[in-house]
Amino acid sequence: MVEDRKLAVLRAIVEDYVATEEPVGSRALVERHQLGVSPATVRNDMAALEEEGFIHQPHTSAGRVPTDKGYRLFVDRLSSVKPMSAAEKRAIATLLDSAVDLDDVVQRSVRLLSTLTRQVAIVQYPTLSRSTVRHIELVAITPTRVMLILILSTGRVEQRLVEIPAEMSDDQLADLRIRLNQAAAGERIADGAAALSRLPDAVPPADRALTKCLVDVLTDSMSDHRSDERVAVAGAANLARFGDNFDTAVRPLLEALEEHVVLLKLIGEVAVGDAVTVRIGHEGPYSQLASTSVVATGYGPTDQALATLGVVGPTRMDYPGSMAAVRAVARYVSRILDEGQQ
Amino acid sequence: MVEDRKLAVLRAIVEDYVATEEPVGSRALVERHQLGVSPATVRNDMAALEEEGFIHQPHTSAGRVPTDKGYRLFVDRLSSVKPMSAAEKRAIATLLDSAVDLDDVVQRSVRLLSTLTRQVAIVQYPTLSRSTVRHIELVAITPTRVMLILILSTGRVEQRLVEIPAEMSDDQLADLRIRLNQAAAGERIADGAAALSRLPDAVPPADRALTKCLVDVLTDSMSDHRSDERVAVAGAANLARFGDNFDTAVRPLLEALEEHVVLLKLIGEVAVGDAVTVRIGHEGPYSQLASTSVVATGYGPTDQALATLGVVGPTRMDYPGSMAAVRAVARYVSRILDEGQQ
DNA sequence: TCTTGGCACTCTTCAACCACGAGTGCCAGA
DNA sequence: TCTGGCACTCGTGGTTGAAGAGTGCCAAGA
Repeated sequence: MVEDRKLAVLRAIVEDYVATEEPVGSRALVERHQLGVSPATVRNDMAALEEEGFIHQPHTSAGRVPTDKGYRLFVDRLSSVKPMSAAEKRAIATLLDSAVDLDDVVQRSVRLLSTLTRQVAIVQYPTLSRSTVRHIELVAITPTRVMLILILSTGRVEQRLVEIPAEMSDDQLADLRIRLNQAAAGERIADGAAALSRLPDAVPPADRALTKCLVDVLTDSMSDHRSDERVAVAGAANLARFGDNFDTAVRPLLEALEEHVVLLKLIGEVAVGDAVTVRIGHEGPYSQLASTSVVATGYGPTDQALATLGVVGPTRMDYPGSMAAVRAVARYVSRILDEGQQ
Repeated sequence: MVEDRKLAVLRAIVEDYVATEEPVGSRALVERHQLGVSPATVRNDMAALEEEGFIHQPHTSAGRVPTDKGYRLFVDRLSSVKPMSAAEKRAIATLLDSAVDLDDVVQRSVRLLSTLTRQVAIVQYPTLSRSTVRHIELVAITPTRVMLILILSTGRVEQRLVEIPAEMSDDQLADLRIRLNQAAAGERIADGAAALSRLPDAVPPADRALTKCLVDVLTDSMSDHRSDERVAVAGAANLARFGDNFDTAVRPLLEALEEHVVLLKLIGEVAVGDAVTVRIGHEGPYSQLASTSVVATGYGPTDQALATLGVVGPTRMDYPGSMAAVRAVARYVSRILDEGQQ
């Protein structure tokens, strides 16, 4: 009974604080929520909640503000993921379905996510590691210059311009193209790279130098983690709504947004599987981001989370709404990747 | 004489204000610069400069602040582009030379520019319009799915996955590849697209539907202005140094950074040729960006400016330094594009 | 004619102060 | 266990006054 009401009070505090950005007092609380008790009773509950560390008082004569621990309880036990409206679902579907390629999917997703949640959205490009090699293409640009194109199962395309030591005939090129594809096509990135690196030994000695030159670049671009580290970011303008504490909250986040590696760690360690997960305030390792929360999830074709996406915002954020948006976008993107993989 | 000193005073005001961010008074001015006259004299000059609209007084008992007109005079007549140090030049060269592809060049440039100037940097991806078609590649992914790859002279690669209405043999594919390249390779984008659109009439009727399907996607991706509108942005964290007036200066700029189309107009209309140009404050069409300046230039292979790059910052910025950095980066990127085009 | 020192004046900034009100904690009574 | 009442705390907002920065102007000097 009493326990239940205390939780109801906590939920009401979180909801009101998220909506108003102001410490919420006992009177305002009973006025806005049907708690069925008097402010004095609520005050007693508040005192208990404060004792337990779920809420906190900025100063004696102010209302209460949820602590990180309070938000944690709220997301874990007091809220459910808000279902998206049919209109929103349709909007997501039509916007993402009209993407022309993988980059476009990622770009659209990140913009979509930021407008849906009105937060900063982050989408990691699908990683190479689990994807397979679909095709390797060689195009002679000049007799001593070859464009290498690596097409992956996720739809990702890597290109490199290679300077080769000697001229190469079209026949040589075609022959090499076949060899490369026989070795690597269909393989996972890592296996493909291994197979390719054995290739120079299997070609006629005359072609060996050339082959080696191209294979080196290929394996390099396959093992290159640069592309693992790519992320798209959108909605930085929403930081403007952070309101106060520019220095303590906005600046560190703006700096983090520039450092894609940091961002990746940030959303990567939050989202482990394909469930939407939340990291609140100081729960993360970055002390400078103590007043921000992360809502993230893995996404990818069925049963393999290729990458993560999510939003970053003030601890005072609409968790149910953000979680719903993140989940919905992740599902749609996963479905698109699924289709592309058939 | 007197005119000269007045200009010296203006220059001193601009320099001090840029350095300190505070209205500069007559005493501080004579202390920090060797003007050889007394504060009273400087005051007279200031009064004249204010009369002419070059400086302005926030309130009676404050120092002077340059107006946009004052900055304009400063960049046009009172400053020269600071030469880059040898170390900086080396840093630019080594960083950009180690880029692996066009995207990488752009990414590196924009980061470099933002760290050099400590401003928000913007680099437009080279536009398609002036570039020529280098090669068109077709790759069968499944019997009814073809990956179309369009390689341009700038090193840009566009890819599209196409669903075709009927199965296609390898021979058909090879044949079509040759036809496509005969029609478009070496042509400018626009001419190539025109030639391609005539192609379906020239193939055997049996192949016509298929050809049309692929040609449509190709011409679409060639005329698609999406890729013209791509820009890379970096250094948003530098906005933190804007200091005061978050709402009037930082927020509109943050919003503009999200709208790539706006950004492109912003730097596009500043930079007309390959000279570094400056737009100061309200000189531009965006009233919301009245307190920001843009330093931009065109870049590209010799004699053809393909795209623009530049920095955006507060009107109170280090113009000589920014102009030097913009010019230096533009030159290096142009050189790299030049080499890639041989 | 230009420059300079002096002086009165204006206006912002900062700190101190005070009244107000929001919100609390606690207690006695239902 | 809940509730109304009451004293208490403390931040907020407005006012006031002193300090300081900077100016404009004027008369005298070069």
